[in-house]
Amino acid sequence: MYMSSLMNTLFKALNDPTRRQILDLLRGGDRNAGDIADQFEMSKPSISHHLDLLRQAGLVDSEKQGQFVMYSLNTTVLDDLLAWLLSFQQPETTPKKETPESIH
Amino acid sequence: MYMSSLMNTLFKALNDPTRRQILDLLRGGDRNAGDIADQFEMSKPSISHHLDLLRQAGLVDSEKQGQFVMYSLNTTVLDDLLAWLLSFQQPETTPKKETPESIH
DNA sequence: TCAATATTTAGATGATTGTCTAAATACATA
DNA sequence: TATGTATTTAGACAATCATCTAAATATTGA
Repeated sequence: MYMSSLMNTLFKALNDPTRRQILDLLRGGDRNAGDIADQFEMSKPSISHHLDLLRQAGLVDSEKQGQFVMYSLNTTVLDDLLAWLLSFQQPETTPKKETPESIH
Repeated sequence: MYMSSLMNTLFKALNDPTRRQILDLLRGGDRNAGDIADQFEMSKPSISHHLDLLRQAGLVDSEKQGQFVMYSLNTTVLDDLLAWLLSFQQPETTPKKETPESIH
């Protein structure tokens, strides 16, 4: 059984400290690309690339405002990751659900 | 500001469909390395490498039982990921999210 | 001790990734 | 239109990654 392509893209996007820092930064409010890049000791094209990957994963939205591009956090896709994660918190040792008889 | 090394290792370990499938497989119960490898169309050394990365991330425990090595799921490290994830559900800029106490 | 089995380690290879500089594109305004 | 600013695209490069085969290590049982 395959994992969904969404989870692949999502984990890929999250598997980078700079990209996770960008997400953390955007929690404080929307920012344009230049402002985001200024927070990192990294070239603007590199940050632009990271923003593109985050956008592809659906973790951020981008909207052109004049000559600026505004980026905003979109946490809806994280719900899938959250659901996947929560399913591990209640481990099932058998592939079938617990029946009243199996609980002692 | 650095992201924790734990999160780095954790996201790295989860950023592979085979490794996530191994975790899903182990939810059904402990399995030795050979049994795990048999579930994939991939060489045993490759699976062994994946298991090593999962173990380094703390996502699985391994115990030698005779000539076999038994692997088991360890979801405690996922708590950190869960906390990180949940913090996005309640944006920190607006602490006005409803709490159980605030609902009347 | 010898042979079979289970697993890991070593080393190689092709693919992917993160980063850079230079160039291109888009927009605002004088 | 011309110039400056904001952002992305293109192309290159080194590092990392996933995978493989072959060899090494460890254990069991005859």
